Order: sequence, then C-alpha cells, then structure tokens
Amino acid sequence: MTRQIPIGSEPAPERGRATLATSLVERLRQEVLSGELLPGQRIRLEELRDRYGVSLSPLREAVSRLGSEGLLLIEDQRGVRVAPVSAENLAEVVELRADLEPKALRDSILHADEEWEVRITGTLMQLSRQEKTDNGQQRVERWERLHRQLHMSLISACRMPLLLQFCSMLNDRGDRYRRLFLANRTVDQRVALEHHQLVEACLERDADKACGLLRAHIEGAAVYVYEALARQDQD
Amino acid sequence: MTRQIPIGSEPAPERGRATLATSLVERLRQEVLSGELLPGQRIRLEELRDRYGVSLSPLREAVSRLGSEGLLLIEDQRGVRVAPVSAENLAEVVELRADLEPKALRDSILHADEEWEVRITGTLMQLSRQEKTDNGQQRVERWERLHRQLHMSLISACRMPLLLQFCSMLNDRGDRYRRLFLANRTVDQRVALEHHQLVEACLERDADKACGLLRAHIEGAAVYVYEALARQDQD
DNA sequence: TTTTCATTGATTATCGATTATTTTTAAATC
DNA sequence: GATTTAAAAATAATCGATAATCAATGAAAA
Repeated sequence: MTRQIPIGSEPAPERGRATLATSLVERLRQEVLSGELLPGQRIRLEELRDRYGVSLSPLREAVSRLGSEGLLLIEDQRGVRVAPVSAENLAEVVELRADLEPKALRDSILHADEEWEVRITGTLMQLSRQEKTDNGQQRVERWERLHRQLHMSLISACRMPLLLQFCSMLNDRGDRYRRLFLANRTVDQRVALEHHQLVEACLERDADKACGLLRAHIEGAAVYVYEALARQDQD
Repeated sequence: MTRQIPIGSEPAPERGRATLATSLVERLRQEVLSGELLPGQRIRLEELRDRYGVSLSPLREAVSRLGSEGLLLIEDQRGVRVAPVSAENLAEVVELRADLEPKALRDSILHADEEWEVRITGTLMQLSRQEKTDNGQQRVERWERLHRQLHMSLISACRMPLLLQFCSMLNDRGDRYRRLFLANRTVDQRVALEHHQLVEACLERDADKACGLLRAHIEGAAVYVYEALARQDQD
C-alpha cells in the first residue's frame, strides 16, 4: 500500500533552445513592463499574431503563461487585457517587496561566494558608468536592465527558488510602475548612493545592515512613483 | 509628451462560463496535488488528450499555465514533467508559508466583517464534523478540501490580492506534500485543537495571538510531513 | 575511446475549418 | 424615450490534420 514517491532536487537548467512560445513570453513581458502595452488595453490575438508573424497556437500559450503570472488579464470567452494598475496594487507590491527581497538577501549573503561578489560588483560598476555617461536613445532601457540585474544579482546566491520567483514577479511589477509613471526621469543621485552602500554592506557580509538598507531603498524609491501616480490620478 | 495612463482597480470577477482550457487547469492541478500524477512523472500530451477527450490546443494552454505556476515542469523541446519534490523544497514552502500566511491573516483580521466570521466558523464546523464522523471512501478528499477552505477563509478578508495568490500557491504545494507523504493518516487531535484555537483568536480579533498560533500550526504540522519524507528517503 | 552522422520518436508550430459565446445592431414593445 | 427581445456580426475557443523542428539513440567513422 505504501507506494514509493520519487524524491529528487530540481534538474539541471535546460540548455537547449527556447521554444517559440517561450520567447514570445519574453517579448510580450517586455512590452507590458515597458509600457508599450498600456494598462487595461485590450489585446487582440489576431493582431498580435500578425505583428509577430507567428500563428495563434504559440501565441495563446505565451498569453496563457503571462496570464497566470498576472501580467495579462484573461477573461474567459471575452479576450485578453493588459493588467490594470492602481495605487492599491502599487502599495501592495512595495510592501511585499520590502518584506521578501530583504529576506532573500539575507539568505543570499549567508550563501555568498566569490562568484556572487564578482556579479554584484560588476553589475554595480556597469550601472554606475551607465548613469554617468549614457544619454542615448536606449538610455531608459539600459538603465532598467542593469538596475534589475543589480537587484537580482544581490539575491542570486539565495537558495530559495520559490522566494526568488516571488521576488522576480514583484520586481516585474515594481519596474512596470516606475517605467509607466517616471518615464524619462533622470536617475536620482540618492538612489545611486544607496546602491553603493548596499553593495558595500553585502561585501562586508553585514546582513542586518544590508537588509535594512534594501528595505529603505525599496520603500524610498517607491515614494516618487507613488507621488507621480497620485498626481496623474488627480487630472 | 505626457501620455495618460489609465488607472483603475481590478474589474469585477468574471461571471461567464469557464473555457475548456481553464477547467483543464483545475482538473490537472487536482491530479498533481492529489498525487494521482507522481512527482517527476513524464506527461505525454497526446495521452492526456485522449484521456480527457479534448484536443491539443486547450490542453497545451492548461499545461502552460500550470507550468508558470510551477506545478508542472516544462522543458522546452523536451516535454513536460510533474514538478519534482525534495526536502529542500518542502522546507522552503513551509518557511515562506510561515511568513506570509500570518501576514495575510493580520490584514484579514484588520478588515474582518460579519461575513468573514460566518465563513470561518461555518468552515470550522464542517471540518470538525467531518473529522468526527466521516470514514467513507472520499475521506481524504473531503478533509483536504475543507482544510484548505478553512485556511483560505481565515485570510479571505485580506485586501492584498498578490499576497493571497502567493499564499494559495504555497498552500497548493504544502497540501501536495501532505497528500503525498501522509496519505490515509488519520488526523491528529492536536491539529484539530489548533484550528479551534486559531478561529477563536480570530473571532476575538487578537491578531498577535492568531498570527502566532498560525505560524506554530504551519510549522508544527509540517514536522510530520518532513519526517515521513525523510523516512522514505532512507529506503 | 571519441566524434560524427543518420535515424527515430516526440515535441512544437502551422493552418483552415468549425463551434460556441459575446457584443452589437435593429426591431419591437411598453 | 426607455427597455426588451431577436437577429446579425464579431470575437474567442476548439478541433484535427499536417508540417517543421528538435533531442535522443545507436551505428559508423576517425
């Protein structure tokens, strides 16, 4: 009566090529996060199919995945819309991020190794240089990419995959709000300083200090977004 | 240059009929959670298609969604497997649940109303009666359903949809481990008592007490599962 | 032994047609 | 004029057959 349940850890990461549906997920996600697709906007699958030059099957798959991720809103029999935004949702994202990301960081510092140090210092360096020099067309894109990379690098040594997934989802949402409401804003000097302090505390393996800084950083940076949203909401 | 971003809260819950793909998600999820589909087991889509009597399109959609939920493991170009289990993963699920579910409970108590009281007391009553009297074929099924319902009812007044989604995902995984490794175990008297104390603390609006009890409940109940898993892992 | 290549089986993608559902439009009724 | 009802149009969802692509396997060559 006692059947044997197979127990094993996660398998090695896939090395093969991505499927069409998988790469569509990334493309679509980028369009939602960057604001190219506006909150609440209706998505006509046939239109997307033409734009991407693919057929409906992989597109539906991609949309389904983003639906269960919460970036798209699938209403059965009634089509797909881009997830709406609201002050309440932003507040929740910030609060959860302020809770979970430091938790991941603590575990990350606990399992830190040299590779991790290289990753975070390298990314910080790239980000700093970008902030000083870059003024080109893709400025926002590059900054957002590096900024996200820094945050994910910091927690990348964390041994809790689910927590990392949650953090990634929350970062998606947070980045989206920033890009929607603070587009083209030049980066605050204070934010840049906080990144440096944060990395420094990490290199010192001072988990308490780093977690405190991270929480403050998350909550502090969100204030600007919150204000911009409230300002627009008035109009 | 300043475009207007549509801001609005979540729309009313969908009332229409579920799509085939959507109901397949539920059926599949149940099979994974109940252990009907074993961890690591390969899933042949064509086989499932025949078993369910549907075509590949909605099935692929359903599988995609469960994939991004993490219950299925989609390896591009190499098919689909049921998510594996491991002691590490169980530990992570328990730790995150012990953190997040009390957080949701606190917010739920904060926004509690009479409907909520009715929900939790009603569910507790059903669960208690079930534990005393039921010995039929579907005993485990019924207990699991009511137990899940109790936990979700407790946090149902929480106004943080994302947090609720996380809790739901964590409950899915936790329930799965219990059903896999503690199948047919009669319910511990202590667990039943904890449920009563928990509901009582909630009705008293004692958030601190309730959250403490909930955390202890989650961590305590997990020990049995953890031991059963370790025991089997030895064999 | 290692590498390369072709075979095989499975997965993924495409297409066009069909069915079901929702939304829109128009007509009818109050 | 406002509300209901009925028909029509538009949109979504599903199906099944087929083609293209990829990974795993084992044989042949280096």
